[in-house]
Amino acid sequence: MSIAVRLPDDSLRQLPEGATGTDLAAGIGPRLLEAALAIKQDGQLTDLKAPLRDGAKIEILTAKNEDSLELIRHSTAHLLAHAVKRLYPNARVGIGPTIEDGFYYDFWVEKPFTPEDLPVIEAEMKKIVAEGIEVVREDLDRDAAIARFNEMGEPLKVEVVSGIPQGDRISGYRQGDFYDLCRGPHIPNTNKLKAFKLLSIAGAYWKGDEKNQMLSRIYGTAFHSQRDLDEHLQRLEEAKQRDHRKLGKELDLFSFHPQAPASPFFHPKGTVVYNALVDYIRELYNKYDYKEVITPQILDVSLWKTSGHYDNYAENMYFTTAEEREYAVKPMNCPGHCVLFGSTKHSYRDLPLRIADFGRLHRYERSGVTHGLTRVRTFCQDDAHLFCAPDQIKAEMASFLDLLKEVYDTFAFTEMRVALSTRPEKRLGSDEIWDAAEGALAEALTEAGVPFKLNPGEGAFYGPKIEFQVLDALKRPWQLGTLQVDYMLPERFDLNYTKPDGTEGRPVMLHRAILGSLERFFGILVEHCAGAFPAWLAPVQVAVLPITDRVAPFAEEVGAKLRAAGFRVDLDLRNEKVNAKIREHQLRKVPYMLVLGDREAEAGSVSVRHRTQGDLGVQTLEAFLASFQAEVAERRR
RNA sequence: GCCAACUUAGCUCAGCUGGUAGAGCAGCUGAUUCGUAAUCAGCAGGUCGCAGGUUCGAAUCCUGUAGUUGGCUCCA
Repeated sequence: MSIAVRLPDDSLRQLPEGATGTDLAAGIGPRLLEAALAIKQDGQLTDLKAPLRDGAKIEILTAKNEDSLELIRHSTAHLLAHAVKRLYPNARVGIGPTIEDGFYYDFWVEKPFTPEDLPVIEAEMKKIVAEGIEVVREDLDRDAAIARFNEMGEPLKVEVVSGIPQGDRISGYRQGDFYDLCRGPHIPNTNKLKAFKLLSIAGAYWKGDEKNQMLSRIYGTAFHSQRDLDEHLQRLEEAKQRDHRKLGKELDLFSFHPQAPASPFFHPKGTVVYNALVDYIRELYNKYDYKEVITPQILDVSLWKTSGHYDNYAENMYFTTAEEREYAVKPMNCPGHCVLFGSTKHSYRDLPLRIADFGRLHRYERSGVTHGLTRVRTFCQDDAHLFCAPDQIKAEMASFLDLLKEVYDTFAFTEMRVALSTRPEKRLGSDEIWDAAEGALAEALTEAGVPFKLNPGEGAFYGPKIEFQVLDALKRPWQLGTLQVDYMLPERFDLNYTKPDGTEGRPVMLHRAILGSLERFFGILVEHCAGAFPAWLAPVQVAVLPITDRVAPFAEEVGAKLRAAGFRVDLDLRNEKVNAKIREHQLRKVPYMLVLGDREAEAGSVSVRHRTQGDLGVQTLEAFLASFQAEVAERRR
């Protein structure tokens, strides 16, 4: 008996029955056999050593295939566990999945691992690779697996297997003296693992539940080649160089102090950027017909009880008391806006009413979760609430999309990912209302030609939401914008508007933000542009650098003219060589430097140097002013 | 909040197994007036996060505490 399988080039190959991927690869050629990592049978990933099915379409995976990278990482996770078990026989293994960019493995150990342990473990892993141990699949039925893991003293594995229905078979893999529960597939031999690195250690709750015990997790990554690994490590290094916390300090943008944990102090330079962001959004609010308001910081608890925050959000709120009356510092603007909306009578002609607010918010965050500017305890959002009639949702969504695209384009966030989260199990409102809301959002996205992903059941209980993600210069995703449909707050605050027929209607509220938190956006932007802000945002836009004291008066004149034209100027009159001045302003990423010597003073011209383009030559001050003015006015990237 | 690590001059960092603090840059002073990424010299600057403890003696060891960092849980 023999079987036939079809290769990707559509050719048929006859093999004896029971033949495996290894046999197939060997039959084709020794180099393929050497490179083969796994096979795909009719699109399904399996071990190289799995028996081939008659008539199946077979693809042999090598390092060239995308899918095989995950395979490598998964097998490296096993390799890690194998090494740990050799070095620390008392360690109990948890789970070891692949993640984006690598893998991790959790261990239950008496004493958590330390960074010094990593090189030792890594060396042991390399030893196991050098030993070239075969990786073989050994399936067991559930009860046998429980017995085996009990015998091995692996309670966590027993727990995992116990979750599998009785009678099912579980798959496992053995490499030498190490056996692990695993769905597979895996590479055929440990010697296929050539490039890996252990990166860090962290505590992690068993099954991600903080009520469970804390395990010691080791993170690592693996690639097909040392070159790919090096490249990845270099990307990590690049990310470190761009870290907004590092750049924030170096560029004198902001700082943090123990007196106000997780709450940024923006320095003059950072404040310039921050305000420029707000000014920009404000300008668009005019264009898109929003009304900006300023609302109180501290409001009576009764308001938060009405809004539902008191019951659902209290652990993130700050409270305060005065004259025996209890207040809360606002964590969100929406209840205040509801107060505003409800304070006067509204006609359908008033809708949509777009209320914007840059109010400062305070949210208590648990101490371990804060991070630089991206997760803070006080921030403000480019927040607005659109009060509209139910049939206006779609149009509002469409207009918001335009606004959003305009903004992201300005900041050179060229890639956007959109997700629509729909009704969850537990929700407010009738199915008809949800149908209409979800439909309106989806339609608006479709009509705008915006592709989106559906997250069924992920919506808020008060309405569906859309989340907008951008990719930064290092291709890292960040969620910035959001639009949430809310039926609950108008209900809770009993908001009404008079419809054309004279009856009262309930408005819908759309919560929306473009940049999200300004603090967070600031941090992301710093990393996105590596601290080199576009000219319109740069804290110092032009540095004026006289070469000698003789031209100081001329430099002051140039500086004054630039300032009069509305620019942020650093007039550098220090007794330093031009080279030193240039170097310093270059390191501070100042977009333009004007080098002024006797020649310029004589001719009334300026010698322009751009931070990336270098020496642009001499021009008249007027010419420079005009072109620079245009660059700033257009908010060129 | 949980696990782990870190905290030395304004910044970046040295300081081996405990013997009482050091560099570069920044700052200040002086000299130099020098055309596209660092001019030279001098001076000054720290109760080694904070509070206890061990010790003849602590930046170094122990305990507690604060902040930060990497994760977990949570989240803009």
